[in-house]
Amino acid sequence: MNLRPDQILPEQLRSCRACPAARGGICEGLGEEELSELSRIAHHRTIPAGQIIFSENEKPEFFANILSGTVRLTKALADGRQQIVGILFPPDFLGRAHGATNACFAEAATEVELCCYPAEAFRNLMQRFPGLEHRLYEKTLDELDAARDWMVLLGRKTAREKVASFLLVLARRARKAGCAAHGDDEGVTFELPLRRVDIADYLGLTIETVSRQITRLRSEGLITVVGSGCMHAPSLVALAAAAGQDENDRT
Amino acid sequence: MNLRPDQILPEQLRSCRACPAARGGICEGLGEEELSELSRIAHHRTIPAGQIIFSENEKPEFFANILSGTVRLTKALADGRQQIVGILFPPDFLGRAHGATNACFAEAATEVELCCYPAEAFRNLMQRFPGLEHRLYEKTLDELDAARDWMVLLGRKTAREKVASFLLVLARRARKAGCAAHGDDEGVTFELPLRRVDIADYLGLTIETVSRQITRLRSEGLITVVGSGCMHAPSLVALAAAAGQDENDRT
DNA sequence: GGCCCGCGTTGATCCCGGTCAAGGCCAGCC
DNA sequence: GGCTGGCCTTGACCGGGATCAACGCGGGCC
Repeated sequence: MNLRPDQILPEQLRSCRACPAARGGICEGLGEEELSELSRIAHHRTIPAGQIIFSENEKPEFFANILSGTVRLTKALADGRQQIVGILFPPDFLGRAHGATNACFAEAATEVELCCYPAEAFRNLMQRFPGLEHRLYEKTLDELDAARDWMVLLGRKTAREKVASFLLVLARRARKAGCAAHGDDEGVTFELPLRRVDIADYLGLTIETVSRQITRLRSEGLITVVGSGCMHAPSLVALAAAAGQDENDRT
Repeated sequence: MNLRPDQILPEQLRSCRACPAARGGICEGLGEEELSELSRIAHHRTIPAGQIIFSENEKPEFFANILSGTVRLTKALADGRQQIVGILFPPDFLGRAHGATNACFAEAATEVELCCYPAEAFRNLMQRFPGLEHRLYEKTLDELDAARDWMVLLGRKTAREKVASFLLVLARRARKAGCAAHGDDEGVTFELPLRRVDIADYLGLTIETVSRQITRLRSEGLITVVGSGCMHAPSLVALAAAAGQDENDRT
């Protein structure tokens, strides 16, 4: 663990019902008893960008809901080659709720705010409350789907399709968060929470290729750069076409 | 569904305790009541090689334990490019236990024997028996780990490393099944349950490249071809080195 | 201001793996 | 036997993305 003591904040005060993780997170749909027991063992933590949250093959000390920020899950080969195997946003759950060790590294891609549960106590609660384990199971199935979609991207898509797919994921996320009507195909503005290195490690490319493909998509009018770390996609349909997706694919 | 009526066998007679899925499968560790309820809704099916077991975006009709044979899970892009996103062996569980639709295609890579549970009835049992859902959750976490390991392979490994990694997985499986002492690094003989096309789709390569790399590994003495669809690896350590794995990686 | 450093872009070149094509091997069938 | 079709292998060539290198830009720091 790489957390300094001053990053551990006192017991949270605001209600769990008002928490960002209550919509779509594991706390959603829990009863009063489950929720109060959970909140009793929870504490908040803020982790600066770039810091390791936990390491592979390490015994997990805690699990957490992500309240804000972006977490990258990575795996590495012996010689240093690296692959990002998952990106987590609020209200995703962080950690492997069963098993002796963590399966990968978790790093803060931006500054991250967590709602942490000590591992031991959390597992006890899971045993007592099947509803809690059920929620986690559902989230894990979604993660598995996402991982398998990404396998298609890594194994079969071209560099241009990979970059377009990645931007599309961010754009769709931003559109959903913006909760407008968006019946037709209007544009979306979204943040880039990852630097070029991370995008490359996520897509199985080099930073140079990522840069070139972004330039290319820009010259094709599929995206425009609004500012540092911010982009605009005029048409998600056009972007999806460039991403090589079949039409019913909501990745 | 592509199953002809004559493939549906009458209620199984042999005991669940003697079933191949009882070791490592979801039935392991269940109580008498759970097991008898499960067996009451179960029926066996045999599916010929090459046949589709279920399709993507389809409402699941049943879930199943794999009793024998090999199942491939695939996803495809609109233009026909294909990626195998998972390989299932006995005693793996087949199907997405929650959610409205299947996430990918499931096809019999060899002849496959299944122990099937009607979807509706199985979900009811899951709700009543948290222990059952717990087992499924653990298996899903393992699948997620495997998928993420494969993401590293697809995104960051060379063709030679990919093929060596694939053979290594098969060799380790065979060694574990052979349950010898295997303290040191003796050789392993194993079956190839997939044809070149499937291996290529699993590794994100073409059949030509797969063929060339197998020839290369053979000329390097890392494997020898025993017969049609059967190979021998004299040293798993050497094979693991060619696969580019770090030493504590048990993929 | 001047300097440095991290990050991103762009250009030139190389090479791994894809593509296209031919041929071998074997089982099944007439 | 001869033919066919599926599967695999091998060869020749090509191109997409990696590699190596230079440069631009902006922020932090003195």
